[in-house]
Amino acid sequence: MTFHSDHTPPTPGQLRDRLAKAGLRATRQRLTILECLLQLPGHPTAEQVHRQVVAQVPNLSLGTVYKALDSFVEVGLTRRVASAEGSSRRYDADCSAHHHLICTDTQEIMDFHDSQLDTLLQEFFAQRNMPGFQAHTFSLHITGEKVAG
Amino acid sequence: MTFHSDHTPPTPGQLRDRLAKAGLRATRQRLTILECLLQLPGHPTAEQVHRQVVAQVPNLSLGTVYKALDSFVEVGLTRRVASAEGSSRRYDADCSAHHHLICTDTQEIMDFHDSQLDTLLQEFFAQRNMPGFQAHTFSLHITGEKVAG
DNA sequence: CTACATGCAAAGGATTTGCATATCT
DNA sequence: AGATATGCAAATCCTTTGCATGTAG
Repeated sequence: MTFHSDHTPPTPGQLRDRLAKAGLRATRQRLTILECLLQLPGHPTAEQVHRQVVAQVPNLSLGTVYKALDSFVEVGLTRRVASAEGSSRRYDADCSAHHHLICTDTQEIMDFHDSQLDTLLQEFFAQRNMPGFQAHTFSLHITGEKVAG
Repeated sequence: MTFHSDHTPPTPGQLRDRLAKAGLRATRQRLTILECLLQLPGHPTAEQVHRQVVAQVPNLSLGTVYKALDSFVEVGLTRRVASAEGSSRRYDADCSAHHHLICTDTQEIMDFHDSQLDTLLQEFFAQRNMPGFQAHTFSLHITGEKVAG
């Protein structure tokens, strides 16, 4: 069980590769945007990514961040994440199946990986007969509060 | 296990009661908005609720729908629903804990009630030690396709 | 060289806000 | 009567679009 994806910072070359494999041109802007998205905790909005990004490339525009994130989503490098609160879209660089911890106090959304839980769900739905629906992926939204510990 | 909430249409008096119990004034507008929200399938946007509502109260303004939905959410009569796609907020009159079936073909989001699944999750998290987080509600997002059957 | 990405500014859509008026309790 | 909700319009926020210019492949 882990609360976050691993944050081994990818080298510039690895970032370039990920874009190339996805069929996207590796521009300075996209490299920076992808890098920031990977290192930002939680599920940042375009605005939050932009704030991080301008530290490295000062006149990178917010419009470009929107366009880049859209292309990332289109090729499957990034996901749009469901969020009930707040009115901005949120993005997640982690495309592997995972669950979410949603803190009602801080509005934070944290990734949550738990293979035991995955197995439990797979087994449950293998037996559960759901006429009219063929399930294949599960994502659990766990609402609660962060506590000391 | 049920795919939808029951849609027994509440009487005007029941609607009034629900608002009163929630500590909200029962105005004609709110009664209509709540009624429409309950009878609309899926998870409508404020705009969709408004379209339904003006059929009954022609000059009820969209602003009022927003304000009413906000009050409903504040007192727990209604939920804001997480959605990754689209840029409008969606609302759900069903505040009982429930799960969602997301069809990748039609983009539909259907409510899904399953008390066995609820129990399974409660039991799992009662045993699972999650340092730093106090979980209380679970909502499973089940992605898949509608099939004949 | 050529297709595609960027930056900027303007447009568009969704939501919120302010305030005078109307309504519920 | 007094507190609160409504309607309308303006303001604000978030996101998309158009187009001239720059750059990767």
